Parts: sequence; structure tokens; C-alpha cells
Amino acid sequence: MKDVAARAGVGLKTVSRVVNEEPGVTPDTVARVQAAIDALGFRRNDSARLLRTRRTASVGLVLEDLADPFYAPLSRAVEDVARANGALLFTGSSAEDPRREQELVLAFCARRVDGLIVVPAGDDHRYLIPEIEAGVATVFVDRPAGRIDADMVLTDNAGGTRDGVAHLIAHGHRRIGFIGDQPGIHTAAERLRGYREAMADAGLPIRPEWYSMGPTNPERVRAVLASLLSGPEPVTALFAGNNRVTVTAVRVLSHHPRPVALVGFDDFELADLLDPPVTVVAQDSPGLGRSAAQLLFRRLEGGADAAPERLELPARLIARGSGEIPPAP
Amino acid sequence: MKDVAARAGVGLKTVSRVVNEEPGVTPDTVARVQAAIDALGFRRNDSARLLRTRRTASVGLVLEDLADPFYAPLSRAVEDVARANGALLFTGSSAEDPRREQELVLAFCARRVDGLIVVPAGDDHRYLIPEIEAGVATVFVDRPAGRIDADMVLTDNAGGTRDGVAHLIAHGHRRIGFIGDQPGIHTAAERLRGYREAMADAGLPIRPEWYSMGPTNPERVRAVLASLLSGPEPVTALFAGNNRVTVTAVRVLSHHPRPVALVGFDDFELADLLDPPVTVVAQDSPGLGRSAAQLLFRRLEGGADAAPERLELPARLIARGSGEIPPAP
DNA sequence: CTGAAAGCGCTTACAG
DNA sequence: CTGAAAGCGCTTACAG
Repeated sequence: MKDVAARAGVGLKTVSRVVNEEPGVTPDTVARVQAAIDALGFRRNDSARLLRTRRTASVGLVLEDLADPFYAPLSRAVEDVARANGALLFTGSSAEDPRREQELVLAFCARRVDGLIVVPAGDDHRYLIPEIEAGVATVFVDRPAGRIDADMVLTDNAGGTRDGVAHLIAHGHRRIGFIGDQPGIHTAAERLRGYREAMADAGLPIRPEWYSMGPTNPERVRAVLASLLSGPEPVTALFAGNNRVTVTAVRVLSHHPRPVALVGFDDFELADLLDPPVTVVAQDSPGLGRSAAQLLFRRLEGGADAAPERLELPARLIARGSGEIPPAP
Repeated sequence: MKDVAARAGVGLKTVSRVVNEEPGVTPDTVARVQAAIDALGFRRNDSARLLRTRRTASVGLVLEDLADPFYAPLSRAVEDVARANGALLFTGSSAEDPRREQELVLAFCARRVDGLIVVPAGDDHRYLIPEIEAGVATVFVDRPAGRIDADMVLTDNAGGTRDGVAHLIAHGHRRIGFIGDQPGIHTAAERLRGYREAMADAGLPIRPEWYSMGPTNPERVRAVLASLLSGPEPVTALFAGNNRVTVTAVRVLSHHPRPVALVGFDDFELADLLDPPVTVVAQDSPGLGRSAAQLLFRRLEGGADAAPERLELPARLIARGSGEIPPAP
């Protein structure tokens, strides 16, 4: 910029005015400065600019895994809102590791992002208190913040599961299994609660061997399913606590002698093409991202003092066939 | 930092030393400075730091769509390499719009990212010449750069398609259709070339009505398929030029009276669960991201002067069933 | 072992 | 309409 000023024979401030299209510069001067800019290939350094203006026009997005298809539409929705607000997006994956989440978040804060959108991996976010006090707007999404009071946008996991299980009950099932993710994960616990509530609402007992929480790798899911489907009184229907469980369940059930009804939490591509097409409880993944980002920018535009909000988006039952299979006699 | 120095009764430089864990500070001084840091809740501003050190430790990733499952593993691989090199990741979607691609790229450059990984939407990247000359390492991935000589990491699209079509020919097909994406997209054109080559290698003629290039929305694909499958001599097999075409083709073919063989470019989740399971030519999506990022960081570590490289990763045929259906008599 | 001065590339607040 | 000075929060290069 100094070089441009020298070449155009003007002061630094005038170059700054031209670059920022501020009014009050003679067309003649503008032309001279512009010529110098072009000749020197000058490109403003936004990092320096932002150091002075104290807004970085950037937000950090931390999610569980950039490669997880569930978070892809969420990221895209966040990006769209960020772009509409003139902000750039830092992204990173926590890989479900609280330490990595914290590292990423603090790295973003050290860059002085204006705001943060976090799918939490950990359950203690007190490390964020100094940042939030320093003015970093923060919205948690998909899972609640731990041990701090903060904005969050969640899916109604319990309600969605309740609807899904009630759907199975309405189709005549009494012995319904539930396979969920690790109980420490909030969404997993909420879904289990929904299962319990739906059964209780229908006056149905739950046997302890009907539900199981833990890692959702195919091996464990297969083992659990094998036990659910064996014995004198096997379950006649299964509620799969997430995407990965559903996929393994579909594989196993397609080779099972008796038809077993299935409802899965989370929609997935081609669910309607399988045989039978898979009934799911679908989350509004772009809606989560959009709502979180909109809330974030509202905070940034002066709504910083209002009390933290907690939004809960509904999940939607999509009946496709697998959830409408009647119990085997 | 000034406040910390004042409170600890030391100079700015000493605070800087403590923060950066530089040697040559008395343990006693370190303790005093650390106490001041904690008391004041000081957090170093990396943006300011980076202004001085002239490295931002960040790279920009521009892809077609953050929400596209194909790019999710690519992004994740880039992120992993970036993290291993201590860099943060800016990401953005071009939405297949060259202007948006350029906007994003230049916005990243204005933040002075150290490097850029770009899935190009446009076919003229001369706008990047000043940036590259200014030292921004740039690697194109998935599609080649337009009108500039630059590093790129691509899939062998023509070779992969050749293998896929040859596979259909080996199973007895002679009338093979091809539905591809817009001909202006490099990967689409390359795949068409592979189709032509495989047919020519086998001495088979291609009728102009057997292949069609254009938008891959379901409506168009359905219409093209309808015409390919009608008439006195319909095709007995189809090569689908990408994921979206494959999905629509699966839907249409499942309702078609005669069995039609299908091979699709790009793998997708649950392809093995469909009926019949779908034979695909799979790209190494994480490999693309990893190779591109590794090349980028090699450039950043001093390899800036070497001639641009062009890597081509193989695509792999995965036979699952749909590609092994023999021609209807 | 420690610190004052200059500078990274911009903008702010002000004066002319 | 224009520009010199100070400053954003750090590091570099140097001196003591």
C-alpha cells in the first residue's frame, strides 16, 4: 500500500479510500491510484485490515466429522448464512474427541473468529467461558453445551423416537428392540428416553435385554441383533438409534428368515430404494445449520445480551415400508 | 499483551518469550508473567502474530458443494493433512459457479492463506496468476486448472470408464448407452472419451442416440433413459456418468420389464444393498484430498520452484451384480 | 537474561 | 478533497 501511495504520489489514507470505495476522492485521483494498484498488482491484506477493525468476518465451525454425510448439509447451510453475512468459514473435525474439540475451538478463537458454531464432542465447555466473555458469539448445535449456559439448536430426539416407536406399536408390535449409540452421547440418551416413554405410554413393559447402548460399529450391532432375534420370544420390531445402526440392521434383516419391522433414526440416501424401503425418523440437518448460523449472526449484530436460547427442531417420521411390517405371528 | 507486561513488571518482549516458550527467561520471571496472563485472561491474537511472521498457517479449500457426499471424504483428508502441518482450514462451496469460485479464492487470498486447494468450477484460472506469483501455493483437484500451468491431482476418468464399459462388453453387451454430465465439465468429457475408446477397442460402433450429455437432474436422466430403452433395438446396458445419474437409473431400471446391466461412475453408500447390487467405478476420494494437500505442503516447505506436477489416481471397478447382468436375448 | 525501537499492512481520528 | 500521526497486537533485529 505504501508502494501504491508512492507511485500514485498520494498519501496512504487516499489509497485506503480508493480501495474501500470511500467517497470524497477526485475521479482524477482515483484513476491515478487505480493505475498504481494495477501496475503493482496490489491486493489488500484483509488480515491486516481486520486487525485494525477488530472484526475478522469469519466464523469457526467445529463438527464431529467433515466426512460424515449427516453433517455435510448442516455445514453447507452454515456456509450459506455466513456468506450472506459476508463472513468466511473455518471448519474442523473433532473426531468425537473432546480434547481435539477444545484445541480446534481455541485455535479458532486465537484467530479471533467473530463467532463459533460447535457440535460438541465433550461435555464440559467451561473452557469457553473466557472466550464468550471476550465477545466470541457461540452457538452449540445438534448436542447441548456442557456445564455452561449457552445458545443451542437441537433436534427433538426424544420426541422423534417416541413417534417412531409409537408407529411400530400402532402396527401391532409389543416386543420392540432398541439399539443406540454410547449412552454418554446426549442424542443417544435422549432417543433411549423416547423409546422408554413410547413403551410406557402404551402400557408396554420393557425387558432389559431389549435395548442396548454402545459403539455403533457393525460387529457390535450384529451381535446385539443376533441376541434380540433369538430365543423363544424374539423382538418383532427394531428401532435403530442412528444411521449406522440402521444400515447394519438392514443388512442383517435382509438375511433373516422372519420379517422384522424397522424404523431408524436419521434419513439416508436411497432408503426408499431398499427392499423393503426403510421407514425413518428424519432430522432437519440443513435446518439445524441454518438456525444455528442465523442465531449466531443475530448475536453478532447486537443481540449479545439477551438470554441464551434453546431451539428444538422437530424430527419427522417418514413411512416407507419397513416400519409398517406387522409382527410375525 | 501490554497489560500483561505492565502487570508483571516486564517488557513486551519478555511476555512474548513466555507465550512462545522461548528459552532464556528466568523461571521466576516466567512465573510472574504466567500469573499476569492468568489473572488477565490473556489469549494471544494469532492474527496479529501472523501479520508479523508472514505465514498465516491456513489453507483455503474451495469445492463444488460442501454438502456433496463425494467431497466430504476429500475435505476430511485435506483437513487431516492440514492439521498435521499445523494449519487451519477455510472452506467454501462454489456451487459450480465460476464467479463464486473466483470470489471465494480471492477472498481466501485476501486473508493471505498460505495455500489453496481448488476443485475448479470455471475453466479460466488466469485470475490466479498474480496470487501464485505472490507465493500462494495452489493445487487443483478433481478437475484440471484452466489456461494456467499448475499442480493438479485428478482421477483417471477416461481409464476408469474404459474399464467399466469393457466390463459390460466382456459380459456380452454390444448396445451400450452412456449418460453423462454437461460436456463442459472436464470429468464428464473424459468419461465420454473412455466410453468411446472402450467401444472402439472392441470394434463396436456407437450410434449417436446411445449417448447423451447434459444436466444430471432426474427429469433429464429419466427422459434420456426412456428413449435409450425404447425402439426396436434398445440398449442392453448403461454406463452412468456419475453418482446422480446412477441413482436415477437404479430407480428407473427397477421398474423396467427387461433386466438392463448398469455400471456407474462413483461409488455410493449401500450400493451393495440394492437389488441388484450396483457395480461401480470407484474414485479414491480421500486419496485425492490427501495427495493434493501433501503436494501443497511440499510446495510450502520449499518446493515452490519445481515444475507443476500432474498426478492421476486410478479408479477401481467394483463388481457387485448390476454390471454382470447378461444382455436380454 | 531482558527490553526499547521499529515494523508487519492496514484503519482511525484528526487536522488542514 | 487530502494526508500525517498514532495505533491494532504482535515479532524481529538489535543493544545492553
